[in-house]
Amino acid sequence: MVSVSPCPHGYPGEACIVCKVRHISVCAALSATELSALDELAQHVRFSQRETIFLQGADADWVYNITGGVARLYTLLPDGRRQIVGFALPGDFLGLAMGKTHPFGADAIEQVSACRFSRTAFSLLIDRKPHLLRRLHEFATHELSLAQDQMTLLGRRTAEEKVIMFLLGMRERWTRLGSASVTVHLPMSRQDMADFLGLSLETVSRTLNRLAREKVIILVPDGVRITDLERLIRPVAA
Amino acid sequence: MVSVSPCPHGYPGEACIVCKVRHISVCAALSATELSALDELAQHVRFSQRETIFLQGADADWVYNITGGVARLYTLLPDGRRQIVGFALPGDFLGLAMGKTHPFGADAIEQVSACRFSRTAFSLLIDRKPHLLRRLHEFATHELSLAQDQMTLLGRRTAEEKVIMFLLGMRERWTRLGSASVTVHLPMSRQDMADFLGLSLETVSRTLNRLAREKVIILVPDGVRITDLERLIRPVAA
DNA sequence: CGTCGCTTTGAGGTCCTTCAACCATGGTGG
DNA sequence: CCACCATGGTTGAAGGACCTCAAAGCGACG
Repeated sequence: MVSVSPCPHGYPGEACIVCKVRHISVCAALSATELSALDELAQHVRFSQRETIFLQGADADWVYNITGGVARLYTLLPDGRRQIVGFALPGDFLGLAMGKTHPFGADAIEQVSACRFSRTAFSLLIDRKPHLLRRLHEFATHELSLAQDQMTLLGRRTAEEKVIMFLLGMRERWTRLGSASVTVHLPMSRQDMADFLGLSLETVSRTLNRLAREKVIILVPDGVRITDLERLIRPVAA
Repeated sequence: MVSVSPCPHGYPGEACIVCKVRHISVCAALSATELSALDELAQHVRFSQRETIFLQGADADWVYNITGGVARLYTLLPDGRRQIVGFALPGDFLGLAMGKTHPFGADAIEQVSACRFSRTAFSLLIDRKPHLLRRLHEFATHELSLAQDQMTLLGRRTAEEKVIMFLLGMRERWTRLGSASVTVHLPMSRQDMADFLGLSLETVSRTLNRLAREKVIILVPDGVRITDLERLIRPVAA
């Protein structure tokens, strides 16, 4: 069950100030005084593993700032086919479109912490803070650019290229979050990767194991270690 | 060669007012007085068939408002594989990200008319007009939503579903532009459709001809006539 | 220690691609 | 005027990359 607390850190009115993802999230657009105003609107919530954050098509009562954990964002076809349109990491914002309903569903892969705001209240805040809107727009165009890259991957890359680019993409995202390491944290299942890459889970598994057999990576629980970055990059090199 | 004229309609300072796509483009956010200010910044340009509008990775000196014709937006892989990330129709805006370089290339399929603005000047205008930024943001999130739909199509749809959804999608876009008709205008080549749908041109051709043989559509020059909308929708129905 | 969820691995099949030839159209110049 | 060629579209045959179906392996957990 989702747990809600208005003041997660125990410092009333200062939660945003001490937030670990503040400078990489949309909130970075705000000054210290604006932040404490934002605190008034914020609710800190947690979702346990596999819990639904919101369903595709549901009313978008809240918008979310992910502060911890990884969520999957996906669309479902009526016959059950699924496309994961993205993985949300700490710092990511859910609800960029500020629309009445969610165009995709989201659920927690690991335990997820998030800061949530009433959509209507946040929308009003945006109208008063153009620099926040500009920041939101930057996030949206960044997402659009990623989506277009993913379209190229889905439409024109081979299975091996897809898997490799996924590994490199996740590596880069974790690196930018400061948790640089040779081990790439991958909390999602093979099925999740497959639904992100437009493959079957068996093809993902086979490809990862082939790369491991060729000593380019090592499979570890919840991730991979990249042992030969050169050879990993080669098949997808610019 | 691209032809430039500051005043395409012959009414100095009023080009925007009489613009046919004004109320559907980003400009709809502006008042009449703001529009005449925009005229100062605007240059009307034309691109002939097959002409490049800008290259992937090139400096984004200009942003564009498409006023007529159809352009293809695409990314290229080093080995020549191409993914068309979208078709730009009248009313569409190119340069939403306002970034220093274009993340994708664009060229004219038919003769294209466009209104262009210096990126830096337009960026400054945005800073002074929050409602224009909001409009830009709406365009960006709409594009993002389309891109995510396209990811689902590319990753999880069959060839037949891809082609049908393409036809229905183009039909809807033309309808929204007011040129409703049973004939869907498709100025792009089979290769363009294939690179948009993640298929080979032969598969696109075969699928279209099978639909024609089954009397669901009729192939006409530069488009199709939909003769049995019910049966066309059935395979992709929600 | 048995069960459950996820992953791995194998065998066989299929949807789509590739390669290739042919066809339609339209512009060009002898 | 029409052979000629260029461009884009259609159609066929064969092959392959990936999928589906199936079974077995492997922790984790009660």
